[in-house]
Amino acid sequence: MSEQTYSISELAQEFGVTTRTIRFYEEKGLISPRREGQHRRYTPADRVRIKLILRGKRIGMSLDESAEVLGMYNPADNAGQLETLLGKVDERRERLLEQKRDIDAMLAGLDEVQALCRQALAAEPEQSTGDTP
Amino acid sequence: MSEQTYSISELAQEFGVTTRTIRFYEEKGLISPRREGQHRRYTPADRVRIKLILRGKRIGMSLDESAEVLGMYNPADNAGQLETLLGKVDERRERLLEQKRDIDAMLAGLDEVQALCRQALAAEPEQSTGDTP
DNA sequence: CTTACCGTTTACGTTAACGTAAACTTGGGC
DNA sequence: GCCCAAGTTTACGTTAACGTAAACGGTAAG
Repeated sequence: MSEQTYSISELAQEFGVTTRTIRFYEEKGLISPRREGQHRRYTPADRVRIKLILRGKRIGMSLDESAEVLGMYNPADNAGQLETLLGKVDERRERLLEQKRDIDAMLAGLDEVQALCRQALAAEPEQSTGDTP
Repeated sequence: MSEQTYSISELAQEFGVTTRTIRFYEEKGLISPRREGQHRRYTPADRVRIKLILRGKRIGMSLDESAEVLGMYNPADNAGQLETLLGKVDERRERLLEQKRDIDAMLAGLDEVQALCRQALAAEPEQSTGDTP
């Protein structure tokens, strides 16, 4: 009984996207749900692929890039070229680590801003709330 | 003698973008170099802003978002609403942390792919390189 | 003076990632 | 039988972030 499936609107709701978005990903070849009559039916594996795509989006990946990452999980896609695949994995990892460094740099910047901000608030508590008559 | 400045093509080269890109950022109000005659001249501060914009790009920020972040560093922009600013800083920090979690999840996935990959390579060393005559 | 090069403005073109609208089908409820 | 909700296809529209091309200005070199 491992046959849990989802409708398009169920997944759309769960992930906070429109059905159009999900169909668009299919057009681009990122997912291939089976058809039950005319309707699409999504397996848990399809669901995971969507999750990965959206995760990619949040960190600025294009759909083409997400497609490449999805391909890494697909044994059929890379029959033979395991070396090539390992190379791609390493490249992607490098980019992800670079992004982490960028994020850390940004966070450090925000810390500074915050500190200056608090400092300013402490030095100038001149609210015009009429608290001191 | 703190008057180091840059031409547009110098910065373009340094950052690996086109001059068009830099002018575009100016159109959008993200930078405001002064003019020397008709030519643009960029201060170190301008340079930093560009650096921040490109850093934002690498982690998927839109130019509008980058503009907001740049605004956080600008004391003129937020005269008075320090509270509001602190709120924005917190929001942005949250998003950055979420992105870090996304990246870590992706990295974990890549680790798995890599492990399966090495495993497959070890189990099936059938290269047709004719190494074993 | 002409050529070369760097920079400028203006404007139209392009791509990705959907949004939006129209027209059609289908299974279930009353 | 009729209608509604959910789904489908097809197609045109939209926005962001530049690319690309044309036409022009200044100046340094030959």
